[in-house]
Amino acid sequence: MCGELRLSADGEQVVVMGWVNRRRDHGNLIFLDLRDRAGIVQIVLDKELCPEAHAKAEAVRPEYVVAVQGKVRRRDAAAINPNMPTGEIEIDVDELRVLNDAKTPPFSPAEEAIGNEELRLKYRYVDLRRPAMQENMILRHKVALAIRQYLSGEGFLEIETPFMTRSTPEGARDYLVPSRVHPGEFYALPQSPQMFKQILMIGGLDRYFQIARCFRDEDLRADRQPEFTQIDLEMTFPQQETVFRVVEGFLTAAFREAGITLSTPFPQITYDDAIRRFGIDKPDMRLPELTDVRSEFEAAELESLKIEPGLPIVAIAIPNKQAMSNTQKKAFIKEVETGLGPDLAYLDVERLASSAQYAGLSERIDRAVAANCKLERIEPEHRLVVVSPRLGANKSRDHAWIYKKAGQLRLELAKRFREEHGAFEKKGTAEDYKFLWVTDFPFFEWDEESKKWTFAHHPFTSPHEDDLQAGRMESNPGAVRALAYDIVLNGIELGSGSIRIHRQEVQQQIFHSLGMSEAEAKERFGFFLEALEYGTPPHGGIALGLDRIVMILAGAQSLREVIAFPKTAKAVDLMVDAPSPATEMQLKELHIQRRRS
RNA sequence: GGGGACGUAGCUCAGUUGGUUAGAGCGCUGCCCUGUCACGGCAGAGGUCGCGGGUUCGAGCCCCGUCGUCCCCGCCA
Repeated sequence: MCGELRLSADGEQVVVMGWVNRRRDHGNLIFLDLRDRAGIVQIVLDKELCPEAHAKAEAVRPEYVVAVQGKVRRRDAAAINPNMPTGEIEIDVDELRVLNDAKTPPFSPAEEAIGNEELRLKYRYVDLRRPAMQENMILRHKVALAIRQYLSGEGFLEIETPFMTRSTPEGARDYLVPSRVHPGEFYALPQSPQMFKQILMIGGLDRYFQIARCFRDEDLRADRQPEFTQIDLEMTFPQQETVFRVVEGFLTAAFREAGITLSTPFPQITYDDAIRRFGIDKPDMRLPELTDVRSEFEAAELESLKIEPGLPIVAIAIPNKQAMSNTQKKAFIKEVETGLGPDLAYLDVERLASSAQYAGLSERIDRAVAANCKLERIEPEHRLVVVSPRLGANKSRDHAWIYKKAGQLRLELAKRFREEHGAFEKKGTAEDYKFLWVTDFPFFEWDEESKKWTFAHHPFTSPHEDDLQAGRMESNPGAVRALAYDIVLNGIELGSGSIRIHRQEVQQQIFHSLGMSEAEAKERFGFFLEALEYGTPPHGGIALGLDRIVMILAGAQSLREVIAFPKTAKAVDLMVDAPSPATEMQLKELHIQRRRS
């Protein structure tokens, strides 16, 4: 390969093939940079030494595909290019063959900075020639391979599950596939292989995994594509910790491929603690946590500062944040308060510190935050944002609400002051990757729209045995914890899993407590409830987003950088121009009539 | 479904208060050049200012609509 040649090949006769990256024409001497997946090598065409090849090279343009026969030669000391891996050698050409010419591409793969993503997606084959894209594809391959090898080594079997399956009403919107044979009926593409992998456990296949494509017809984001790839796995007889060790194992193997040595086990936090300490269920551990400084306030201080005494007062530390001018600060406070809404206020610690009345309070706040966030030095007068509930705030505002608001603000501030706090800067070590297990998610979620309790995870997740025993399903659904867990990396949810329900009567009870009748449950999940009756082992598993893992490892800002053929924010493939209308013929066969709209 | 940013040469972008012939860099084409590696020099071609409508004596610029790309909220069990 072009990019692999080194000084060790000096004197060897070689044939290399690739794309012309750049051409430098000096008249009687032409240099071609030849590019393939492995890199770039310089070809020399001297009119005196090889007039035929030189003549052909005069017509060669960037992105032509050429084959070159010649001799690898050590460059003169003055001609060595230290910026290239192949910079110590070049190839003296005996014969040059143009295998194919090329139109001038809309953008050059040789350029580092490429702006227009629309063009990149339309001409993806040109974009994929760029070394940056090729590195991402290679990284993705290595990561997937390492995970396969690890899981296989741990006794997991890779088993495929159907793409054409049954629609279930819960969860994300399904992509539907019309059936020709059954008029008016549809398959659905899987949102995940959830029920199939559980059936595999019931089928005695012990340990299953799959690098599985999943489909969700929901609106896109930078980290969400309508089709994406999950590392899906399930095992029998697991504790939560068993699943954690497997995931930590394959992630360690995957990160090793990117030159990162992770240390395991990853830290754990319960959902409740995550909300209290970070105001979010997927905390970014690169940033300091929230500090409830309510206990530092005396009653008189609360009163004179017009603070609601029954609620938390939350301080957000921003290390290394620089002081702002008065004008800047004024605008800043106004902006923050607008975001906080009418029930919360910005408490200016800097002002408190400069008044005799509150100097003591501000010192106590500083100390509390420094201790809580384990910050060595804190000069908090201009480095803290404190959110306090206004006296007479809406009665429905609870602790969790304030933590969540503060959590949002914590992330906004982190983005805004990213240069100053430096927590997002990559060092190229394991320090850049802060993994976290979040456990004990609530089992139910209150749905404001339908005024009903609904699944927080999915309906096959097992509740905590204690909560079941205590009868909380009926008495206090909001307090029931699930044996569900998420794995979080740098504030991004990488994956989610649970220990499943394996007893039919528990499954029935769950459906019942969700207000689902027996008939309804049977209609929706009948085959699955039946399977549970035929000797179901305890089982559990997890699924992780492969695209997201590779995105983070590649340092990319969007999944599109690590997917060969991604879709736009409107779910369009610009290269093949999909989706596209079906012909009348196709529709007729599928028993579909277009609605006039 | 909602909010925001962007759309001018093949590409990246500039274009003042609405004013006469819309510019730059890169790329492209031709010529010159034997040590370049983002080669260099000279010359040249290249525009439905996303699209439609409106205001105006006059619109790249103002207004309305629309399409596309990106980001965010909703949504994503």
